Amino acid sequence: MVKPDKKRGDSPKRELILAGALRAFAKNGFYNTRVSEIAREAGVADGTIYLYFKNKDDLLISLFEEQMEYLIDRLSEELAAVEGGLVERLRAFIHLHFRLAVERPDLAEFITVELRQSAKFVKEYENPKFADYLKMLHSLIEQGQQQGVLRSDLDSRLVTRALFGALDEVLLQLVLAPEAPTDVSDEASQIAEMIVDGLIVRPREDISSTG
Amino acid sequence: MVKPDKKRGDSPKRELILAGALRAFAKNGFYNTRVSEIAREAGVADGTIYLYFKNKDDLLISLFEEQMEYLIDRLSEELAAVEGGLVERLRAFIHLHFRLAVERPDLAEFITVELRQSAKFVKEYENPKFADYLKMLHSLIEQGQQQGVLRSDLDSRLVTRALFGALDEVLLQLVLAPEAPTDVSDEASQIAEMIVDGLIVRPREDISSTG
DNA sequence: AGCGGAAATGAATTGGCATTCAGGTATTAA
DNA sequence: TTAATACCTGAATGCCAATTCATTTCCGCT
Repeated sequence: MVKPDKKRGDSPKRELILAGALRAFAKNGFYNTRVSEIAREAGVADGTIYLYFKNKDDLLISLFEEQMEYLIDRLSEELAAVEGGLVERLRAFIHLHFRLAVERPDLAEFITVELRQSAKFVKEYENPKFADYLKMLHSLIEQGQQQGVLRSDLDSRLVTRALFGALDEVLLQLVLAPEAPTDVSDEASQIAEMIVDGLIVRPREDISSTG
Repeated sequence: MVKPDKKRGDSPKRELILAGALRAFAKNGFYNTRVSEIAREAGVADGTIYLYFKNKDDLLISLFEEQMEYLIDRLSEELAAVEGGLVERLRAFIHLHFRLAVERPDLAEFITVELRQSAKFVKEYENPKFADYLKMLHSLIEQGQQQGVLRSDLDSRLVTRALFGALDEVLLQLVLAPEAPTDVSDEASQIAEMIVDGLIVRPREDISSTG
């Protein structure tokens, strides 16, 4: 019999717990979620959680890593399929980022909210998966600069951070305001426009490459 | 004798407590700060805090509002002194935003970190002061569009959010990474460049207004 | 149908921490 | 000097969950 390694691998119970935690954390955030609430969501007993995770923190970190990994995989997969130059790939990245909010609202909510919360306090834990995510974006920018299609006079790390911040803040709004039935794809296009071409009105209309 | 209204006004003790809370929250965040730790920072007894604030939540909210108010005042004051068109004012806003990180690191840390934490969970409380802050930025964008110096084909609210997100994320980095002795003014200039002119390299060199 | 080990349970334990309050201390008025 | 008032104190209280663990259930095997 193949016993799925209780700690690392994917036993069905473990997955249930992670799924329950995702829902609970998305709804109320880490600090306002009771372990017993996660247990309820997952359909297991409180004690069961401690068979799979060291404690509540460990559960948060495991969940975060698992979800970031999923995200990174999705993103690099879809990005690999994009035809066109670096600017096109950058646009695609932005669109993919927002598509997430539509496809998996829980995940989007968990990531935007929890990343903010833990930004500082789980800082001992280096958050390598999030770093990987940023690296993807950073390498797009850097390649664009090397190929001469993106300006090289701006620091690529700074640009990466700023861009990530812009995407994340807009995503947060999407996620927290279920009221307005926004056209997500349109919003993504606008953000891409803004980032690529800037806000200023140019005097002559010889602006290149707008799509 | 003028007795300073214990609850609303500014008694010296109240100010001590707020200052202590600012330091404590900046260092460890709301959920990881003990009321007794705030009392220690402020040099008062635990119980004293409850003479001035209803509870820990109330303290957080009061502090947040007071600090946002300070920020808004500073910002609109300095912005009023800026000569030049809307683009210049937008640049100035960005520079002011970052100057904060240098002048009052505690405040910057508190705001970036706490705004994120409370993004969702203090949502019952509508956070009017933060809304005011966004309105300042929004009105800059809108005016620029009306005057025809900023593109009108992008939604001004979306642009505002994205811009705020970019600024905030970069500020967070400044605040959380005291290691690198970054030239803050230079970073501000670069972000302004990016936002105003965009990332793309233009074929002809007839790019206008770069400050 | 019964044994053994693994997995799961959830009530009981425990510790941490916000809040309270009975008793101080400073301040002013007479 | 005393009394009244306003302020402050910090140990004691009580609550609220995270975590534990004695017990039960499950399951594959013989």
